[in-house]
Amino acid sequence: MKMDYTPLPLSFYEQPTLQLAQALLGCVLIKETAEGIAAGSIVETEAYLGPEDRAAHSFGNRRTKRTEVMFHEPGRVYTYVMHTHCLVNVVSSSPGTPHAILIRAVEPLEGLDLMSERRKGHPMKNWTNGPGKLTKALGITMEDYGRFYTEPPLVIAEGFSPEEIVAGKRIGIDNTGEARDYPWRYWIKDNPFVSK
DNA sequence: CGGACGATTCTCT
DNA sequence: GAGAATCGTCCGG
Repeated sequence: MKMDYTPLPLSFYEQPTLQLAQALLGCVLIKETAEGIAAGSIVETEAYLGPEDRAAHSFGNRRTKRTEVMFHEPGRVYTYVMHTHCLVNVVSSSPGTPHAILIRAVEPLEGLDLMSERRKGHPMKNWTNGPGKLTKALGITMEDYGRFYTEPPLVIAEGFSPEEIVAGKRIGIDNTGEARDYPWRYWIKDNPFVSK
């Protein structure tokens, strides 16, 4: 089943970061590789609000080779390596304001055989229920750094409207003072592919 | 150039 | 729930 995915326009990314983080829920993340197409519905995101957010890589306008892309246009791809895993973000806010939204989980939608192969040895429920897992399942790598989500091979397209969105504390950032408690993690209620 | 440090995952117990 | 794996990036010397 080959679906037709029309990328969301760049204007979609020109909304406030916290709002965009919720708007992304239900959208489809698609990656094209030589092996074929793999796609999943976004079911969990986390917002990182740049200079004022102690938990963000770009806290204090920290500008390095890694964080550079966050200072550019919204709608770009921010990937980075954590331990041995690649994590993928959506750059948001205006150029000069380094905000980003981490995609924490997706629900497998297309290219299931491909994902199964890439996540061999794991049950389907564990293919994409974490930021490092979904990049492996979809084939997202550092090659995607700096690209736009409006053109292949990495695209975000319109999906469905979630029935209910829940907000809570972000995960894995316990040593960041007050930023630890900001409720900037969003997920689709009761979706089985949410990471926790 | 060496060392510390994760927005994680997996494998046990 | 704890601990190891494992590696690019960043910063100090």
